[in-house]
Amino acid sequence: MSKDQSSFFNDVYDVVRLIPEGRVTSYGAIAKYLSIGRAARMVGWAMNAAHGQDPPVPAQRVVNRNGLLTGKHHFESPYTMQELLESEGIKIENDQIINFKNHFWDPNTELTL
DNA sequence: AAGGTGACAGTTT
DNA sequence: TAAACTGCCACCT
Repeated sequence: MSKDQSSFFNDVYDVVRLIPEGRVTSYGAIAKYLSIGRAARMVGWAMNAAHGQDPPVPAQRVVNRNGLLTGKHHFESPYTMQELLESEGIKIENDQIINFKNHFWDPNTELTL
């Protein structure tokens, strides 16, 4: 990944960076916001390249629809994601966000419409 | 150029 | 009820 100016990746990063601190969202919500419909997989794929991005992308705030930290393994350390979220006031147990729905932040609802 | 991949989601068996 | 399958779309080899 050298010169990925792909609007898609950049767009995903932009949305993720808009996630307020202490909030989390799902891949599907981002996908829908990007008009890619159910291609939530692509969001995850985009996050795969989110490492080393500047400004940094709070990928820890992006989890699957179950509130499960599926991508924790992609961080520097499997515990990094959880620690970051806990640092923002989000409680996590067994890699799952507690009261996920309460912390859920939907770009379609919070940003647009 | 074609096929395979991927940090998901929704539907059906 | 839980488990399995398919659909999704862009990126990579």
